[in-house]
Amino acid sequence: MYRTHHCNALRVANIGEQVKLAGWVHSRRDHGGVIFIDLRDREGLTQVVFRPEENAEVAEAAHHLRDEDVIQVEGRVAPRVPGTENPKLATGEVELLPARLTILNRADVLPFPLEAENINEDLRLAYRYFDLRRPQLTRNLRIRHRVAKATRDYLDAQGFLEIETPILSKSTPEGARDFLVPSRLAAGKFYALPQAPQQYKQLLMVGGVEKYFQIAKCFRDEDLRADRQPEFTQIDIEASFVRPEEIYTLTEGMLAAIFKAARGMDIPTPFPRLTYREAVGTFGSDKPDRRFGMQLVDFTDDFRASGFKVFRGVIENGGVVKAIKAKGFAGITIGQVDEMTAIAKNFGAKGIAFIKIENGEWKSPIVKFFSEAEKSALQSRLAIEEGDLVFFAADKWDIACEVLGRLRLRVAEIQGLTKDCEQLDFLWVTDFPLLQFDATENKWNAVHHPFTRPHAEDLPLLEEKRYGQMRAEAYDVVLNGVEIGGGSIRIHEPDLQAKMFAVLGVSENDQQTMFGHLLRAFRLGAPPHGGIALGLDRLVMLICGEQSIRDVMAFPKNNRSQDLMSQSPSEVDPRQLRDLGIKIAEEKK
RNA sequence: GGAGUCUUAGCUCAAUUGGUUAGAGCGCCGCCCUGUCACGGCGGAGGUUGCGGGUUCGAGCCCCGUAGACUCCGCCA
Repeated sequence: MYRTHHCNALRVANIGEQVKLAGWVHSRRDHGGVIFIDLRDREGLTQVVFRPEENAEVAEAAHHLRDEDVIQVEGRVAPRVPGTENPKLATGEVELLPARLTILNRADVLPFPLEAENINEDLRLAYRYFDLRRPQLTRNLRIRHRVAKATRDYLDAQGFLEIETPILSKSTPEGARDFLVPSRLAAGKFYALPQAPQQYKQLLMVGGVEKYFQIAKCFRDEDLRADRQPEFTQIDIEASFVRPEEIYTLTEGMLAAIFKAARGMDIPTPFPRLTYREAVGTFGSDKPDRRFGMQLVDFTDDFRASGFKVFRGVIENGGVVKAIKAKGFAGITIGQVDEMTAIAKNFGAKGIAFIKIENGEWKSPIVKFFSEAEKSALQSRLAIEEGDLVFFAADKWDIACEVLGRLRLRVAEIQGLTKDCEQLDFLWVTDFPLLQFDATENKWNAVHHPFTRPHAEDLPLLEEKRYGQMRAEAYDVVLNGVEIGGGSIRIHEPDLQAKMFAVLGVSENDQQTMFGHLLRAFRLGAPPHGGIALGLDRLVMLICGEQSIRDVMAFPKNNRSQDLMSQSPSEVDPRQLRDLGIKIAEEKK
């Protein structure tokens, strides 16, 4: 037996006991005579004291210990010398006086200090197995485990079955780019890794499973972000004979169980709800961060007959005039104005208008065009005060909203409005648009996915080809401005599904080739069904207070989808390629 | 595909306007040190300033190119 206790176990009550500990040399303080070692395992630290007068041989060996050596010590638990107790350690009142020291393994010079912050991430990723020893990452993995366990326990109690679906599956044209896996037995053909178990879980509903869940790995071959990895994990849920209300209640209960288990917190349920129109119109985002105000206020009616031609012209062309008030932001720097203008242009606006309120005066090149009525509308509805700054966007509704929504987030970031904010703001965003027109592809795309059910009352719009006005029975759950999950009620009728495919530009022939199994399944008695998928990585990231999902994954990949530790992806043996019937094309020069 | 920021010792960073031999802390090596917990003291090693080119009497610093990292846009049903 390597150890009788872990390194966070010994207390005053253990004084006098003979114990064995094993772990890593966390730090050493060598006084020439007496030597102190903090011994670490995943549970904590225990001070080990080597004294030459007690055991000269062991003390001599201890002189040669280095950080991160793996050792085993056996000896007596003793009280610390009065006055030298360490209140920072749970084990700080006692220490171990070893009679034996066994070096289980030596550590080389370390690639980076475990204690330090701000280590280059590529270095950390290259030595991930080492980086994982940092208490913060150990804690994150532990929280992740608790989240997964709470999820399983909760869904099990609700009667859901955990069912695995294939990783080798079929490529489909919709959605993200697939990772492809070549087939050896069917040379020239490919499997695809699942972007989500979407079709399988719907087919499980056709199979009469009724309540399914899976903590599922998903794969998407797209460019990465701090909160996106090529492979990630979803809490995937589907149920039959459900309405959105039942999905909301289930999800709220699950998140409550998760936060209770992982953080010991009670979160208030049910969550507030906003429609997509309300969320975008008020916060400029379909995943609004409501922990601070700065809401979008609509002044379209106030400027409909304005003497300011820019605003009036936009409104006459069906656009809107909206504004946000950035409290106390009149001291904006030239550089910040440039940045705000760049944001506005990046999201489709021609520019940005703003008013600074300084020394009781409204400072802006456009304010001279405003009537007294217009000024008073602004004054009262924005509650403008000295030192404030007002941003305007005059454009089509969606552009005006998005521009102000982005400025709102940037201003909040600059002003540190959510820094050290402990608040957890959950909400549902409902009634998403079903379809969105893509001008570059010149076709309609599904906002959620092609299996999403249109609102029953919007079905006539399908026949009228007024696709842009159709609402979906789709919903997202948002926490602090981050989309942590989304789902929908699905189409279960073959005819409606075929119609949707047609609108999305999937030909009759392609429908049969790519989705024939689904359409056939729907002809054999498919129950009404729907579900939701939550991004486990993002959820754990928020629970852990991390800025990147890489910090809550054991072995994440970098921005270019490479594993810097194992150096994957890598070239393969030509024989492997020959077996697969694959030739690498000459690189284009 | 695009934009921005960054790249100097093992790690984190500094280096005035382009100017002497590129520094500091931590780590590493050696010596000393018997109650520390960020132990302390003395000494030492460690650098092609990412790479390539250019401007200049002179480049870590300016210019061009290139590679890489991160953040964002596009993309992510």
